[in-house]
Amino acid sequence: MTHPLFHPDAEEISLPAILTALGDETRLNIIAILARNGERAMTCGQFLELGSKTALSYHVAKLREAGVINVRPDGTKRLLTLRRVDLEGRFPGFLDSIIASANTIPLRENPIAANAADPAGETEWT
Amino acid sequence: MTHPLFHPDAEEISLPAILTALGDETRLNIIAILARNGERAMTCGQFLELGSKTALSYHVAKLREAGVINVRPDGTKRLLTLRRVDLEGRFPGFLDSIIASANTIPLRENPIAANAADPAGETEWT
DNA sequence: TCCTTTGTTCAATGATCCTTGAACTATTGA
DNA sequence: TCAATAGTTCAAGGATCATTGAACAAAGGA
Repeated sequence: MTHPLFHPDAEEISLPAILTALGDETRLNIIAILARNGERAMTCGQFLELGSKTALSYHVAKLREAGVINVRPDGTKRLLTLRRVDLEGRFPGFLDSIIASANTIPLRENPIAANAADPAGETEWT
Repeated sequence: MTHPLFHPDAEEISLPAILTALGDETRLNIIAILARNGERAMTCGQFLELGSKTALSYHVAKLREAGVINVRPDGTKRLLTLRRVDLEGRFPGFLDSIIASANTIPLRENPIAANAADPAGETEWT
């Protein structure tokens, strides 16, 4: 690995950058689903209903570079997690209000939300 | 007046639209200053340090169309106010978290913030 | 080793964004 | 009526954005 994936330091996360990153339906769906999934990491492949492989790669990079998510290589996969602590420290209450609001989006605009909710947390992702 | 200024109904305000509207330094400054100004309305002209007349007109329209601010004609002026109640009803906690965070932006990125703060509320706007 | 899985990179395309200056409208006050 | 004030509209420009398909790379399993 010549260079690890870039992540801004917590104190460098900028509000306009975060707002821009989240001002897109696909990316908003990604973080809403990540949030519903609790602390469990998810892979890019679990979001394929939201777009093509290439498009997801693009949007995930946007979220990562803005400081919204952390991306950690794991074999051929990438494990995505929300940067909850960093975001709460920098912009208190912001992420929670976004997530609460995003969860009110109708399911037909949010196709895999039902799967992501998965209260038992025992879904076998393929 | 052939058509009054368009404002989305409160229940039509969309989260991605708001996030996109606020994902711009100029527009974020506008709402931060509006917020610091309390309930008092402000005119476009009071934001001229943030950009040209044309640019301000553009950004104010974006904020209005997204449902972030209300714009009311008053003579040759436009009176701008935050749609606090509508936003709080639709996305609880969101606006407050944005405003609190935006107020931490250094003043050199936020040139007229010192004026807008104006605790006595007695500034003579020219 | 070969194949599969998972995701990235690249170039191309069309769409949208932000800024600018010039011209314009509408309202107010002298 | 005339001029000043406040803001809008328009067309043009360059910049950035989101999507696509093809090619690529890296890791793991058979």
